[in-house]
Amino acid sequence: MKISSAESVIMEALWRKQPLTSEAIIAEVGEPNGWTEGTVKQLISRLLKKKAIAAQPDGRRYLYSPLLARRDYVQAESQGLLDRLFDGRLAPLVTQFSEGGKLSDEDVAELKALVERISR
Amino acid sequence: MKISSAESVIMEALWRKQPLTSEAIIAEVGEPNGWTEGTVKQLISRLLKKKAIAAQPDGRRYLYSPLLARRDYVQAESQGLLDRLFDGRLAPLVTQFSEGGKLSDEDVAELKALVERISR
DNA sequence: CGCCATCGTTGACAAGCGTCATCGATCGGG
DNA sequence: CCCGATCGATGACGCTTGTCAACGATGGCG
Repeated sequence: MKISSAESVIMEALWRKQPLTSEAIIAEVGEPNGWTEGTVKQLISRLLKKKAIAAQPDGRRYLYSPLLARRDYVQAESQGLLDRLFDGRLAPLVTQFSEGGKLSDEDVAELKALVERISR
Repeated sequence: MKISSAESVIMEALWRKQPLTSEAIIAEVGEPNGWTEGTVKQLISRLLKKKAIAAQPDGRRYLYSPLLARRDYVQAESQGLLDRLFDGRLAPLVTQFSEGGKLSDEDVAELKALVERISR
């Protein structure tokens, strides 16, 4: 099931720290996004329905934890973009950023070190 | 204005070859996506409303051309993903693919050459 | 000159999303 | 033991998206 953009904000909160009560999630993401309590609760409900998170009873409330691993989510999203826009190849993506002048010297250094490490 | 996923299929066709008549677009994307004529026409209309493409009269029909450059679209999409998932940094994205075993030897070689070229 | 084929425009509808409020159950304090 | 606070569930609503069909204008062929 697909995670929507607003829902992914909740996921990110849970990936940062888990488990969390709804109250804690609201505290975490409500303010920064200008969301009311109702909005966040609805997002939590939808994530439950999508089985992207789990709720374990804790007294009268629930503690929520991600079921979907961030690694898997990120992998799928990245692969999707790569496939859609770059024919599944990574190098053209890097070229894109390079040509757009979007690479800092630090980025380049990091990449260089990374490629060195990988290629051996 | 945001281009939806179905709409982007039309854009890709126009980026490949431009300008195109609606008939040509339908021929190009209809079949492979299982879309009827009506569906493609609706997508074209929405892209026009979003000013992502332009229509120039040609007799009784129109010739459609992209107004949005693929370069810009791809740049925005990529940057968005990078910002959302990788804190705006490119190296972690590459790491992600590397760790996922998603890099072929060829990918690595390409990357290496690319980074060499950039870093000088 | 009239009919048919063909355009583009528009209407339609279900599903998903973003956003928020209300409701029914229930726990704890007085 | 009852009332209020709080929790999760649910209803609601407007907008976008995916999908398709119907309509109205118009150009060309017979």
